[in-house]
Amino acid sequence: MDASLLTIQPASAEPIYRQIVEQLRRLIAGGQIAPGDLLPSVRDVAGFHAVNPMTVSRAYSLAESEGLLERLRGKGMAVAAVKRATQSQVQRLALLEPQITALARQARELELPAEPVLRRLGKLLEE
Amino acid sequence: MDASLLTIQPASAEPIYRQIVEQLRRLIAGGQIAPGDLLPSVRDVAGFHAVNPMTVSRAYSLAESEGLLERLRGKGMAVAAVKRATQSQVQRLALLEPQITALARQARELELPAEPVLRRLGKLLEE
Amino acid sequence: MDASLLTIQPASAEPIYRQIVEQLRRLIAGGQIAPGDLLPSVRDVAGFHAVNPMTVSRAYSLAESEGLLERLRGKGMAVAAVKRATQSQVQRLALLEPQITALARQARELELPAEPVLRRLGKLLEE
Amino acid sequence: MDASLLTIQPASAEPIYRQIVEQLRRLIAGGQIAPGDLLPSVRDVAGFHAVNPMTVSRAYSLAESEGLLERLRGKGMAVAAVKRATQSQVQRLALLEPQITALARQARELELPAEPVLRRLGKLLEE
DNA sequence: GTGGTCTAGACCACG
DNA sequence: GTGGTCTAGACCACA
Repeated sequence: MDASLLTIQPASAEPIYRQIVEQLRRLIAGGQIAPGDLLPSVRDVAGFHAVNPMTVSRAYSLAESEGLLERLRGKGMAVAAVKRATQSQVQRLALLEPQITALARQARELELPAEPVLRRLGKLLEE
Repeated sequence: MDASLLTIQPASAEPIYRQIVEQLRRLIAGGQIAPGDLLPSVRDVAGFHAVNPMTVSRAYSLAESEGLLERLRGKGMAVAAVKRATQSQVQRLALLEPQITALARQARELELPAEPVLRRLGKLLEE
Repeated sequence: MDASLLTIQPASAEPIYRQIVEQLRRLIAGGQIAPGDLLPSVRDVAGFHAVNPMTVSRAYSLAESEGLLERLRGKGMAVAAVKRATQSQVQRLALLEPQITALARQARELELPAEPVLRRLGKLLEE
Repeated sequence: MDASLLTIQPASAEPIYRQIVEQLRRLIAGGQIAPGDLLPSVRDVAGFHAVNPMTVSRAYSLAESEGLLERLRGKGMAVAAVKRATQSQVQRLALLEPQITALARQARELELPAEPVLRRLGKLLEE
């Protein structure tokens, strides 16, 4: 796996370390990185994205404590083998539930009909 | 207008005062509250949702400094009259663009096909 | 940059947090603090001027939302880089226009001739 | 004296009642309204400037408690006779001292030279 | 170390 | 009645 697989938006309100953890969670759930795959080193990620190494380290540690990653002494961090194989579609959809619910609520506050929202999202999903 | 129009989620990562501002922005853009409408008082909102009055006050002040609201001295806060009429559907959809984009990106990271995501969102939108 | 650059008058009718914001606006426009300069920390300013840290924090937040300052995560607040270079003399004079107009109106209400007012102001400006 | 002699800016940060009191102070000090002159009624001022009568009433009461005005039962408020004759130029200039000082400080924060500030003020004073 | 958020409560300003 | 300001202090998030 390569440092360029991660997307980091320093200007976002979401803290950087959480951007990393959440992306790892989804990349693993979606199977784009598989159990045993070695992650890029803290230094590589920090250098590539111009963020503080401590921030990356913190993200990795958090992911490790969640069981997403495991530390291979002397080699680095890898995707955890146990219990973290690709999940079913239903499970993966469930991970998006909070975001979908929030979007629906906001569309209602805007008095937007369903159709244009679905059309826009559909378009982005097909790219 | 009634304090129950606002929805507050104390457990959310988004700070309460910003939840309020963002909701106001959408309720105004969607036309659910119209220019001149008086908002519920700081104390009412704070009491109803069991948050500190200063938190609500902060949201109102911020919304005022953005031009969403205006202060009627001695009467309270009202939806600003200038240039804040209900917006077109296109404009309102644009306000959702960041959330839609984020959702699409996350679905892609989860390797989810478009169909189940759209179906789930469509279902919530029709409620 | 040092906490002593700011002047705070606790007895003034103008709220402290706004005194700070307005001073920052002028110090930036006048070039006394330049884009990228790190401001003194909230705690430093609060300690130095014996005000509550939240009051200073509020000023900084407001200045940030106006685009005067930007947050460097973990480092503090800095003068915003974008479009905030020192302004021309004409632009800076325009920032004083409301105060000058008010002074002229008050002098006229007092039926004061121009000369003594100008003399007094001139004297203070040359110190 | 006529209600139109007062200038009221509802949008200003300065509270309306104080705008009124301060103007009265200056109009009296400058001799534009003389001891014994009858002021317009609260209702007239409130109607003419579209402000709350209570606000005008409060301003009048405050001015009375300061000795600027006196209440003539059945006739209304009048400029107080005692000790409130037109003041000397030096005394009137002293009333402007705080505003002049503030203006000078702000010009310094803006790094403005004396000349353009004095020129602008002079121009407004001669109108 | 930095700033952010929230609370509880006091007191003021305004109408 | 309305909102505004400030304090004191707790706790969190981030780097």
